[in-house]
Formats: sequence, C-alpha cells, structure tokens
Amino acid sequence: MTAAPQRLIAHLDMDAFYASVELLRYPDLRGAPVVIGGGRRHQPVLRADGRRSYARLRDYAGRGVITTSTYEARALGVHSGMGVMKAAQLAPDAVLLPIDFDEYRKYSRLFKSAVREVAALVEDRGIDEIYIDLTDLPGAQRDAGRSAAQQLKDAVRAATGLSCSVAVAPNKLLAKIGSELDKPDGLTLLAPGDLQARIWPLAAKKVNGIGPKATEKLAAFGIHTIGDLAAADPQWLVAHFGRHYGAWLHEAAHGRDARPVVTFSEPKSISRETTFERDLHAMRDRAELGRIFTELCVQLAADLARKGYASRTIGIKLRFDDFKAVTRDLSLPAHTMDAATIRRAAGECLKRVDLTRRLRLLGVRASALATLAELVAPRATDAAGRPAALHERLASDNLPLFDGAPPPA
DNA sequence: TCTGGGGTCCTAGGACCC
DNA sequence: TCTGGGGTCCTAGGACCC
Repeated sequence: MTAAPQRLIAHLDMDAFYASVELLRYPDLRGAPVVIGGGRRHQPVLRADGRRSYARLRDYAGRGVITTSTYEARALGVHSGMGVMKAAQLAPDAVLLPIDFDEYRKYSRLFKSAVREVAALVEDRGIDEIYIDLTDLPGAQRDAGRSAAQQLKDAVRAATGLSCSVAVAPNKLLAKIGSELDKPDGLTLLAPGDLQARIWPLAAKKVNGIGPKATEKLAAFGIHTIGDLAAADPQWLVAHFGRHYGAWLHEAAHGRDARPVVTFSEPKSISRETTFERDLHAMRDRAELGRIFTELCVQLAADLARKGYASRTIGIKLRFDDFKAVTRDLSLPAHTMDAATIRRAAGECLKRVDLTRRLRLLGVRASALATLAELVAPRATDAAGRPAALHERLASDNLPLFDGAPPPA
C-alpha cells in the first residue's frame, strides 16, 4: 500500500494588483508613489503637449479610502483601508487615480484563465488571489511544486504583463502566509518542517482569520507571535476565545488546515450599498433618501436577474453618523427578483429602525438565494407539496416604486 | 476633514414543532 | 405544577476577508 501523496497547495497573489494594472496604461508613473481610491473623479487629464497630468493626494476632499497603493507609496506609510484624507497627510504629492473595476476584472479574468491552463483545480478568492491544488499535477511531487509555481508565474506574466507572488505549502493556511513572505514577485516553498523556523516568528495577525480584534485580545495576554499562540494551552484558548474559535486558533498556530480547494460555490447573498457624500437625515433629506433607497433596490434586482438568482430574505443596512451600523431583515413567503417587491420589503425593514441620528450609509441585501433552475426544478414544491411553476414561486407585482420613504419611528 | 463596497461565517436568543 | 430534549427557522450583530 502506498501512502497518499503530500498535499501541495499553492496560493497565488497578484502584486499591488489595481496599482499594477494602472501602471500598464500609465507607464510614465512607474517608480512614483501611486494610490488608487477615492471615487470616480480625479481622472488623469491629457494636456496639449501630449503629457498627462494627475491628481495628487493633497487635492482630494471626500470620504474615500485607499484601495491599493504602489510599493513606493507604501514606503511612505500609505496602506489600503486608510482614508484618503489621512493618507494625504503622509504623502501629499503621491498620485491619486480613480478606481476602474471593469479594467481590474478584465485582468483578473486574464490571469485566472492563464492559471487554469497550467492547473485545473483553482479556487477563486476575490479579484486578485486564488488557491491552486497542485497535488496531482504531473511532476509536482518531484520538486515540492517549485517548477509548477514558476510555470504559474510565467503564465500570469505572459498573459497580463503583471507579476504575482506564489507559495506552495501543505495546506491553504500556510500557502496564504507563505505568499507574503517574498513579495513582490515571490516564489516560496513551505514544508511541514518549516513551521518553527519560518512561521512561528511571525506576528499572529499574519494568520488569515486573526483580525484586529483578536490580535488586540491576544496581545493583552502577551501573545504576539504565531509561536506564542502555538505554546498556549488549547483549553485556555477555548476558555477565552470560545469553543470553535479557540480550537481553531490552536490548530492554525500548529499549521494544521484540512480545508480542500473548492472550485465552485453558490453565492449566499448579493447586496448593494452606498455611502453618502454628506450625512442625510430621514426627515430633512427624505426625498433624496427615498430616491437612493429605491435606486439600490432597482440595482439589486438587476444584479439578481443578471446572475440568475431569486431571494427569499431581504435586508437593509444602515450606518449612522457615529459609524454604528444596524441591520434588519425580513423573510418573504416566496422568492423574488422583483424590484418593487424588494423595495416594499426593505421599506418594512426600515420602519423597524430608530431614525433619529443622521445616516452615512444605506444598503440593501438579498439572501436565502435560489437559482432560477432550482425554482423550476420538478422537486420544487408549494406548501401542499405540489410542484410549483416559476411564476407561482416568484412574488411579483406592479406596485409603484416611488412610494417614498416611510415616516421615522 | 478618519473609516468603501462586496462578501462569508459564527453566535445567540426566541419561536415553533415533535 | 414542573420540567425534558432536539431540530429548524428567523432575526440581529459582529469579526473577518479582499
């Protein structure tokens, strides 16, 4: 009997993805600190002499955050998630470019299809990163996946002109940590024996799943590195972090992770939200809020239709001027993809919220999704157990969309 | 002038049913 | 009069990730 082959899981992460895509079309910016974010204004302007002029961080006013920045900008202390206004204090002369998701999605498709030419078992993890299972790739076991990883990097560069960082490890958890170790343009191999020397010295927050809150709580107990965490008593971790999370922290610190590479999964929810340019009040700005609310519902309905889903639970999200958020949701008797039905359900949710404070964000969410195929499948049945036709399963009506925002509580 | 928009997963209490 | 579990659904909030 032969032993099962060692799992070889790659994590591939594009280097400063949005910023690198922008540098492809604005090569004159190469080497400069460049930041992506802050909305859709501040487009570069082509001047009469044929050169471009770019907005600088110091010119910006608004509520945007940094989505990505070049390594030159990061060296100045600018990081993703940071408010643009705050970043402007650190790097006022850095170039600011608007976000162009269509362009990034185009390059995302390009690099992912290049990867799939090399290896078929690919898990999508958003626009700029993926996991790849190399375990059964011919030849991969011979060199622990090194040549396969190099092949992936070469394929991505050939297809896009962009660099990425790849790590190959026994599982997703370690591969994810590993791809950051040699960025940019990295190629990292991690074997089970590398845990103590290469993983344990790292900060605990390098583990995917240990965020700001857990990091702070761990630090309060004197746990700073992954090694500190590995040395902690698992019973103690469970007592302080809960049965599930505490046990997971222990496993993660020891580099154990059996999650498979998943090549497809159905979405659980689809949503639309927007942050207003200025905070709005439910009564004073009622007309504007009503318009935005309806627009979000119309967009959400279009998203559902385009992707082929119907939803049975509609929810709203509000964020107030003090940044506190609340959610409300409502389950319907039948699935819907109809804008008016969504708008009415979302309006019911809104009635359950105290609207004294001003709002900075409004969102609408569809969950409990079913594919249209599921809804028409023979096994789809009505309350009496009889097969139901699609038009009977979808709650749809022609109520007017613009019925205004409900009165504040 | 702090803090976008799109997601996933987990917890926890109450309703309701067996 | 007091006292069971288990299972599922609904709802709200929060941590976390890209």
